[in-house]
Amino acid sequence: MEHHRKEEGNVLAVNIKDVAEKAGVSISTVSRVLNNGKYVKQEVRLAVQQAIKDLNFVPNSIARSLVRKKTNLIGVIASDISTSFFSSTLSYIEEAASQNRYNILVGNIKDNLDKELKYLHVFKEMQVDGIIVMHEKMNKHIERFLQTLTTPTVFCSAKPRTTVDCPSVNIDDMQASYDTVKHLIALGHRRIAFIGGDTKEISTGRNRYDGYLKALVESGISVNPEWVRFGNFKMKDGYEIMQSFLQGEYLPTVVFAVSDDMAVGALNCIVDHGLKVPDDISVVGFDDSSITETVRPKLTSLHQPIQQIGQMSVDILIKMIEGNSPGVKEVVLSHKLVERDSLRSLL
Amino acid sequence: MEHHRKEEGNVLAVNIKDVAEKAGVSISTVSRVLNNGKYVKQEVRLAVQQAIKDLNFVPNSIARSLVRKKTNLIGVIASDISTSFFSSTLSYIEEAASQNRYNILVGNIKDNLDKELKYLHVFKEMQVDGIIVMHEKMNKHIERFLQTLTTPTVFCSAKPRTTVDCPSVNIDDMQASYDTVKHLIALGHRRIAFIGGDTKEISTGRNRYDGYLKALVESGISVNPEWVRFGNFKMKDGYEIMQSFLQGEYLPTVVFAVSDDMAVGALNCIVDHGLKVPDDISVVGFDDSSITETVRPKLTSLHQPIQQIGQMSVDILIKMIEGNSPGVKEVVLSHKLVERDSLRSLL
DNA sequence: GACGACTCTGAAAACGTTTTGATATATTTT
DNA sequence: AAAATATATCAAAACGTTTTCAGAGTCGTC
Repeated sequence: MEHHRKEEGNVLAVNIKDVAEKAGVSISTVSRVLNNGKYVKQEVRLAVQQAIKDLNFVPNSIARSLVRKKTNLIGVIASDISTSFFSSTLSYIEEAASQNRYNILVGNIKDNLDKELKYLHVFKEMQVDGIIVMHEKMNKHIERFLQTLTTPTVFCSAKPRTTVDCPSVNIDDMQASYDTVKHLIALGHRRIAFIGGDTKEISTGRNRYDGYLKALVESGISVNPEWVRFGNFKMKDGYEIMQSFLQGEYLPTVVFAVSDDMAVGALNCIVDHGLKVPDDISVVGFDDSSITETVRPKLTSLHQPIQQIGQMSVDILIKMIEGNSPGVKEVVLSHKLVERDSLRSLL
Repeated sequence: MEHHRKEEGNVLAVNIKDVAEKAGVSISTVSRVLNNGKYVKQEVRLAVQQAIKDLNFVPNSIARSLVRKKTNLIGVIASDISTSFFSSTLSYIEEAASQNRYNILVGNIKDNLDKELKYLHVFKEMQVDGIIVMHEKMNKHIERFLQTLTTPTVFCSAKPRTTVDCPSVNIDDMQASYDTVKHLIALGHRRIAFIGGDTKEISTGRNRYDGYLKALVESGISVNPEWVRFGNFKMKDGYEIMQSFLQGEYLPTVVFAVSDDMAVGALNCIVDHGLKVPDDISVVGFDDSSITETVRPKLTSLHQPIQQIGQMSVDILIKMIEGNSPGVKEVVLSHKLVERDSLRSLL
């Protein structure tokens, strides 16, 4: 009855002390070989490595984090990871993080601000080294939280309120929207319907709408309020809004939606009503996500460089974490229109 | 020059000791109010809570995890989260976990076994309370790792090798495949092409293929090897395989693909070649993921209850973690065919 | 053969919690 | 009013690492 080793349940955890004993050295020495430190005799190093192998020892990174004050964890707030845009972005974020030996904690908030706040709290308690926010809506609580938070935070494909001081990675949404509408006009379109996003709480929604307005006004085309509706970036929204357009007195010649999902909703709605895309009505989307190629006709869409956006967000965040550098305030990446089959020229 | 508080960089971390001092009590007492323990005078409790608020104190869950030996972390291995099936499943897993106060660490391995092994190691080092694996390919290393791992693990929409003893949550893939092919036969189809998945390393691929074979054999239909191809569950695979079918001497009347993505690839290929679905060729998918509704004609597909699968995986895992119960070995959920517009009857 | 400069090692102090005794006071039961 | 119990508190140990410090050995140089 000698051995009362620390076994809890069935799990007998082997720790650095066990390795030290087995190898006949102190735990400091084991720690040194674990971290590839200098000043360990080759012979001793080998012995320790053997002991580690024999005992199947895996260091406890919780303990390590505690003393090092570094968890190598990045918390990510996403609005809805089941969506193609966010799941792609998330996958690029994960890739970049993993290459830098960081791991990812996901908070999928489904537009629920309470859940967002809850996750921000959890991230803080878990001592994550950094946070990436892919969501823009905010309330007082979240704003205050972010203001007092010292954990490095970057906004990815979203912009913080001016009262919150975090770098962000984006495209120039207003310019992108402006450019595509200008292009539509250049193709001879005048009846240009717009399916936007939330303009009050989401800068992305606001800016894309502004770009649309600016392009029309600049070209002397009057804005028909019947042809402007706002949804929540989902396919269903696009479908329903398109339905209302189809019931109007005049039909637009093209519909510009500020997300691919909404554009596809609109496209399907048109097709389901027996009309042809792009012969009867053209459709243009935004994001250039993978859905553009799964639909027929393939969707013309404004390309966001989401791989770059994801990777850049991580790079900046890590620089803030490791470099203590003030870093950039704002990164604006370039966009372009990718032409496929859902847009035709009227000329 | 009195105050040499522990500030590192700019961050001055406030800990339980600071709260204790401010409230004029010991840290044990603070800990008790933190955990809602008994034996704290109401008056003291309020004072402590006030101190917590004043100092904006957030407990360090790393330290807590260390002593409690509980991280409330679940590690998830996913093959590819940018895919609609996995991103949906992941989102249901996240939801269930979050409701039970667990947080999720994602490892997106993109079919890279080295990355999978790396993540399994990381999960172990991070002392996650449990692991969910949504991937089936394995090599010796992973197999050995899982065999010696004491962390509760469940396979979600995947089955472990018999040499690895973990519960799994699935549908009956063979029966599901059998049922749908039988249904096709009942609709008068005889020329039934099959786009399968990996049959050697993936039980899901094997079983769905077996179901196809069994249904044909049982109905006295001979298997035409020209009409059987295997892909990797991606849209592109479905497209390319369909292309080879279209170049054959005879055309099948229906194509059954074992993932929605491959089915959509096939469907698009058919449409791109100027044929009509389902008039010329019918298409049936597998998973009933959201893509079934984004495509025209809408895709008929074998429904997997992925919400249930995700939730059940988490439930079982948590039961293993908290209950120490042996728990179930295997959960088989029910499937059904969801009829949409891509399949027609020949009768 | 003394001095410094490396190399190697281990004891002990941290990191921020929870938990376990121990002790003291209040309340109830006998 | 003594005994038993319940309430309230704190000091100290524990969790598994890294890191600091001090000491011991080895080497080359003057």
